[in-house]
Amino acid sequence: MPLRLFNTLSGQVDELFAMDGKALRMYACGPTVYDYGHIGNFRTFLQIDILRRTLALLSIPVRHVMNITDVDDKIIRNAAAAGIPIAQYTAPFEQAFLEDLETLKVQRPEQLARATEHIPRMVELIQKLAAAGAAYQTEEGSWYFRLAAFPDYGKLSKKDLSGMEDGARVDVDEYEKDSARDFALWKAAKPGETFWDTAIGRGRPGWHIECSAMAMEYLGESFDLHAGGEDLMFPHHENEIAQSESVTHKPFARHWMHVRFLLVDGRKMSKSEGNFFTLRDLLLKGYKASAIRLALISVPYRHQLNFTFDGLIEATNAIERLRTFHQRLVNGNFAAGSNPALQDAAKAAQTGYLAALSNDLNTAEARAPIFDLVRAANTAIDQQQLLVADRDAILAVLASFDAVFDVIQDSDAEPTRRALEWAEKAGRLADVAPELLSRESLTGETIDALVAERTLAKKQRNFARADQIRNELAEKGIVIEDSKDGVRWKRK
RNA sequence: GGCGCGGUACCCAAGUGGUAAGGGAGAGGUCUGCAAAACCUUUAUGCGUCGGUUCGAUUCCGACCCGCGCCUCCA
Repeated sequence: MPLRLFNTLSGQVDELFAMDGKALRMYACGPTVYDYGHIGNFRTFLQIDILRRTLALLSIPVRHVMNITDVDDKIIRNAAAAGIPIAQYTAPFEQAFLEDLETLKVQRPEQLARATEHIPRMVELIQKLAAAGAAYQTEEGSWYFRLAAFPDYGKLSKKDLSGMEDGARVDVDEYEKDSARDFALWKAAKPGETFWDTAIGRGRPGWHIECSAMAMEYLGESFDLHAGGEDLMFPHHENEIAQSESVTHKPFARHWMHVRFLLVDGRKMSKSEGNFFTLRDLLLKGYKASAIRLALISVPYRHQLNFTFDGLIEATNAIERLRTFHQRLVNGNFAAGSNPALQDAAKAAQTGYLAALSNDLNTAEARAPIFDLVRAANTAIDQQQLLVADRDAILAVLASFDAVFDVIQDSDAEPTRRALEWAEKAGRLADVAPELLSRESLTGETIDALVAERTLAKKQRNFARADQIRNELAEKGIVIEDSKDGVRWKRK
């Protein structure tokens, strides 16, 4: 089944395919590692992960490159303030970022590319631009892209800049430029700043040139898909196109995907608004990694997602239902045979699920048939009409659901444990929710012992004691469920 | 001001020219020692407002109201 994906460049939903018939070559703009990643960052990376996984599910091989911006003005400023080299400053944040991806089960791209490891490629590109007359150097040594040299500028973001007057807007850069809209390719080092000594002078790369150089390095002059957050569309991606196509005279990327920003409580997330959350903030508040993942992927990427704590709780509960159902299938005893009605239900779910994902990654629509199947199967189990072959068919559907959503397999304990460890080291223990601490304070063995004691009490019909134990555990976030197949407990 | 997106039940949210998926939450019921889980029933004659096109619009067109984003290297 082909994947249809909205293409910012064409302004419509186009089929996404590998133009050379081999692996689909995609480049996704990664983080600037100057701080811990926030949930807005992760919504973007998560949605790109949905794309990756959907492609895999559709048997479309992918070669995915993501940059790590480990040099920029903020990094230089912060490292200088801390009195350490920039690499020493960025390393922990890069590590934290990769760890956070793991927490959210975002698959690693085939290739990570650090800006600082590709300076020669950027210099080369700037030289080519200069040779083509599209770049110029100012007196203090910075290099700029000459916007006038690229008439197509604005084709991605559909902006018509021709009417814009030079100087109409005061630019943040202090360097003098030919035209206000010209953007930096290379920034000359100011006294005391980190710099690279290169053929085009001493300085550091501009942000945009990094992506052009690295994308071309790993994917070629022309590749299939370029993705990133909506804010990158202009000017970042527009600039990438200008730089790249001015040199190659080929389309840089054919397909462009932009993930919309999330809102928090209806407002754009920002530190000054007080609605700013890193992934780690949420883990310390006691929310599970899987719930955060589901909350951030359930609204399709082209829509604004309003992030709320209610939404997180909703996601938690939805996952719980799926996991309970999954366990029921795995642990239950079913008679041999196959029930045609359920076989059909499983097929319908699979078809509906794939169709929704293939249709511009409609994750919201994709969930529905899965839950339809859950209800049908639960009903059948209650009526003892679910047979072994049905169980297998349904498990297969759940597996393909999890191949993209990845929330049923429970691995929430590890990220939470890691976050608590980090909080201790980082002096953030004060931010840990008390409920989380009490929930984590009980070991599995302790709980097992209490559960066993309760089961015994029940056998002796000492219900007062049994309920007492259940209540005590409940207060600490441990839920006990009796079932035909025995007692099970879980951390809420 | 320019560009763009959205307003669907208590909340989140999909969707189509023919009369509204799914999730969460709530209520009642079945089951249970009691719970939990699961299942059943239930919660929009209604899809921002007002017009228009149409046999028929939530879905197309227009106007208006409201919210949001981008236009400052913030994903």
